[in-house]
Amino acid sequence: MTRTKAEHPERKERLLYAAKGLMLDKGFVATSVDEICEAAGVTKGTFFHYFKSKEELGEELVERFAAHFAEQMREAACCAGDDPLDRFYGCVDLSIKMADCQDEKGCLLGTFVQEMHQSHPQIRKLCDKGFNSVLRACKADLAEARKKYAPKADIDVEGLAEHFVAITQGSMILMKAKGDRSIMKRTLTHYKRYLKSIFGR
Amino acid sequence: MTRTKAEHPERKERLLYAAKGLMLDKGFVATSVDEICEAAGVTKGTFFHYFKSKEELGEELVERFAAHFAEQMREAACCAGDDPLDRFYGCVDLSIKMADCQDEKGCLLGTFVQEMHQSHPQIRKLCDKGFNSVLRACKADLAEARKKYAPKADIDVEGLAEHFVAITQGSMILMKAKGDRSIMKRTLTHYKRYLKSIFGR
DNA sequence: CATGACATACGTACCAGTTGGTATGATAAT
DNA sequence: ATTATCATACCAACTGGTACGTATGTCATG
Repeated sequence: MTRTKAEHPERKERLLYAAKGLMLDKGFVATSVDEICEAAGVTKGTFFHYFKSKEELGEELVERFAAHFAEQMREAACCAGDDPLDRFYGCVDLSIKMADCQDEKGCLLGTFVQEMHQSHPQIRKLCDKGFNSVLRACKADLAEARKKYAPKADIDVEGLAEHFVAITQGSMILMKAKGDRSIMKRTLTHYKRYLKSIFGR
Repeated sequence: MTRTKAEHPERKERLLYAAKGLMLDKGFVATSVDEICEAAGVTKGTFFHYFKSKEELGEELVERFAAHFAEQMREAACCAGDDPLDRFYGCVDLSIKMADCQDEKGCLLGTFVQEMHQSHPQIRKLCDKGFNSVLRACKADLAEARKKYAPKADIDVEGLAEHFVAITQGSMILMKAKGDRSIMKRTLTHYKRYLKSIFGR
C-alpha cells in the first residue's frame, strides 16, 4: 500500500481528543494551545501544522462532535425499533445514558455557544448547525408519531424537539453546578411523561 | 449622615455592571480587566481597589445576580396572586418575559458554571447556591400546589422545579445559538402545559 | 497627617502564532 | 540504480502582544 501524505494522522486525532477533553472542562478560551499540545504529547509545531489557528481547531471540533452525536442518535433510534415514538424514546434514553456515563463530560455545542456566540460567529453558526441536525432528526420521528397516534391533534412537533434539546442542555448545566449526574434522568423522565400525555402512549 | 468609607460606591457598581454585560457576551475568561475598566470608565487602580482579583469580582457578580433574580422571582410570584400554582406560573411567565427583553443577555450562573465548574470551585459553589435558592422557591409553591390540587397524587415537586430551571437554562443556550428569543416562550409553554396535565389546572 | 479613593506605570507570566530548521519518504531525472 | 528534488511531518526557540496584578504616587478629607 503506497502512502503519500498524512502518514500519521494519529497526532491530529490526539490533538482533537485532548482539546475536546480540556475544553469541555474549562471552555475554549481558557484552554491554551500549549496545554493541548502537552496533553496530546506533541509539540506546538505539530499543532500549527494541522490547524492554522486555535479557532480552526475549534471549528473542526464542533463539526466532529455534532456529526458523532448525530450518528449516535441515529443508532439509538434504529435500535429502538420501527415505531416512530419508540425510536424517539430511544434517543431520549440515549441522552440519559450518556449523562450517566463517567467519561462523558458535557456537550461541546452548548459549551462553545455560551462563550463564543458573540465573538466567533463562525463557531456559533456551526453549533447552530449541529443543533439543527439533532432537531431535524427528532422532528422527523415526532411528526411520524403524530401521524400514527394523533393524526387529528394539533401537536407542535417542532417545539417538542426544541424542548428536548433545551432540557438536555439545561440539565447539563445543572449537573455541572451540582456535580450530580442523576439530574438528566429526572428531567428527561418528566419529558417522557409529557410526551405520553400528548401521544397517549 | 456620616460616611466612613466607600464614599463613591458608584464606581464599584459601574464595574460590576460593565463586567456583567461583557461576561454575559464572552464569558469570564475572555473578558479582561482592562476591558471592564474601559467599559466602566475607570482605571485599573480603581478595579483593584474594590476587588482583590478578577475572580473576586466574579464571585460578587454571581452573588448579586442570584440575589437579584431571586428577588424578581419573589415579586413575580406575589404579583400573580395567592394561589400557589398561580404564583408559580407567575415565575414561569417572568422567565418568558425576561428572555424576550432586549437588554437581558442571559444568565450569569449558567454562563459561569459552564466555563468554571472545574477550575474555580468557589464560583461553582456560588452558582449552585444561586440555583438552589431558585429551586427552593419553586419547590415551595409547587409543594403547596400539590397539597391544594392533588393531595393524594405522588407528584415529584423537586424534580419539577429542576425541570423548570433546566428548561430555562437550555433555552438560553438555544437562543444564543440561533439568535432567536422566541424559543423560551415555546419551551416554557410546553412546560406549563405539562404542569396543567399534572395539576389538572 | 493619616486614611481612603483613586491614578500611573510597571513587572512577570503566558498567550497565539512564526520562524527556520531537520528528517523522511516519494518522485523524477540521470 | 543512484542522485537530485521536493513536499510533508514535525520540532525548538523565539516574538510581539496582552493578561493579571503590584508598586508607588497623588489628592482630598476628616
